[in-house]
Amino acid sequence: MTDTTTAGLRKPDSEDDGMSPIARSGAGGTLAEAIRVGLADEITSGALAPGTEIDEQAVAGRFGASRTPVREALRQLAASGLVVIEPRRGVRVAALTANDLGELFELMAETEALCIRLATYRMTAVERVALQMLHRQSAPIVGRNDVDRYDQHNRDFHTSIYRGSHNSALVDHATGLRLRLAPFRRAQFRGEQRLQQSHSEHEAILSQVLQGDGEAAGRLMRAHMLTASATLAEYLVAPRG
Amino acid sequence: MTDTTTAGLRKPDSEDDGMSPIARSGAGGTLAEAIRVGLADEITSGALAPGTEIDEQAVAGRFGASRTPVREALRQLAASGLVVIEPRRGVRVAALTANDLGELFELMAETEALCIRLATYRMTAVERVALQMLHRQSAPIVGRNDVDRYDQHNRDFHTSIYRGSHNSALVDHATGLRLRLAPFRRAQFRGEQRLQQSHSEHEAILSQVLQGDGEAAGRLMRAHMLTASATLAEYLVAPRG
DNA sequence: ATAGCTCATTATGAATACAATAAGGCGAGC
DNA sequence: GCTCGCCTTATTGTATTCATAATGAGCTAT
Repeated sequence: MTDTTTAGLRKPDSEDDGMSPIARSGAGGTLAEAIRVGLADEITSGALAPGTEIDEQAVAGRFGASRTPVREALRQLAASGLVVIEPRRGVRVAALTANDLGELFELMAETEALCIRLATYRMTAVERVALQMLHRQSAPIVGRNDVDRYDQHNRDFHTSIYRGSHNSALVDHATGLRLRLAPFRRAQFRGEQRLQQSHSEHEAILSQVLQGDGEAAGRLMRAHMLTASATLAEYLVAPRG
Repeated sequence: MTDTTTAGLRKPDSEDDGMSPIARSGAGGTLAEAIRVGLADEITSGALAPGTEIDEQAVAGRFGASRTPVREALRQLAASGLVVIEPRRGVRVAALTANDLGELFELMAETEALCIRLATYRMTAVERVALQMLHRQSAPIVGRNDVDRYDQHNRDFHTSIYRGSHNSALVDHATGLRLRLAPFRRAQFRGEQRLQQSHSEHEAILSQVLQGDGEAAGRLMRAHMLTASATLAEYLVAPRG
């Protein structure tokens, strides 16, 4: 954590070397947006661990900007729940209690259940096929026990289901929840058989989707998410949870 | 809308007359927070109609503050969906399309269904009784056809159910959704028999809760919310929805 | 020696100043 | 007469400066 050069964007005191000043690469085009994305990455990736204090000036220096856009970025991150702001006391990466985590995982499970239920009834034929293919492509990943690749695949799978609900408000809600929980899912597939188990559960869910039973798919999805969270909880005993 | 003195806080160019400088009365204690609350009120109450452009400087003047806290407030409002920010183009009160509204109402309905389902299994005896009493107290309001009072009661009823889920993440989510939809619910109880119908639906939901059938309560709640949104939609034909 | 108070320091909250972009108007050319 | 382009202007984005509150250290008194 001492080496926080990870997201150095504009190097301070260096003339523009022709590279696009990140604002473009960031997102909409504003510095604040770019900083928000950068900080969110650092938090979700674990580079900034939960509970870490965030110094506005330090962040500003790191990103080669002033405090103003940094503050805006931090407020937005607070709104999404990734950081916590105590007025006049500073900002820190959200450190959730075990209870908070449980509540969030429950909401996540119910939300995903809702997504798959709606998706069962609303996905187009193309979407259905795409989801099947996505699932099939993960088989060799499971075989190789490639955790990183499977993690990426898992994200894609669930995201496809969000989209399948054909409700963008729901997609945003589910995506936001996933982002918020990201810092706490680092050990998600650590267990020996977790990849295999996750894959099987996906298969069962997919099966119900193809049979058109959204309720059953929802129940399976809820169980799938709660299983994952329970497995995860085993690795969260030590922290000040 | 020309008379926007509604939320005048610090009158500009008037020496502090001993009154607490609103920062205290606002919320946490910062000006930005107070402005956020003030603007949110104006938006949800309809004083600032959907689609209205918001000028940072004008808001700053109105609240007797500088642009800095106003910008922070606006960013937070954007995060909650009440306003939309187009970089370099300005801020305007969120103007949702009919499709957006439909998606939000669906999410709201499903969220409320989830709340009542969980609440059915988790409310304490005290909470159960309180909810019953709250419902009973609304009977005379319905009798008098007192729309404003019933609106307040309705909020309390639903909020109590959120809390009954005993999941604060879910409470926040549901509350946020309700806030976001508030600007579009102004004509909610305009129909002749709407109060009576709403009351009956509440009664049916409560009945299932007391019988311990969370699933049934959830189905009724979903229908209740969708009925309300459908009724509401009748009044949203004219606007640029 | 310890507890409480005061003062200095530092970081956040807010205001002001500066820069850059987008929009609108005016003029010129086709 | 219409359209395209430049220029002006106003508003947003960013930086800098100022104010204020919280924190910690050091001192004093009990």
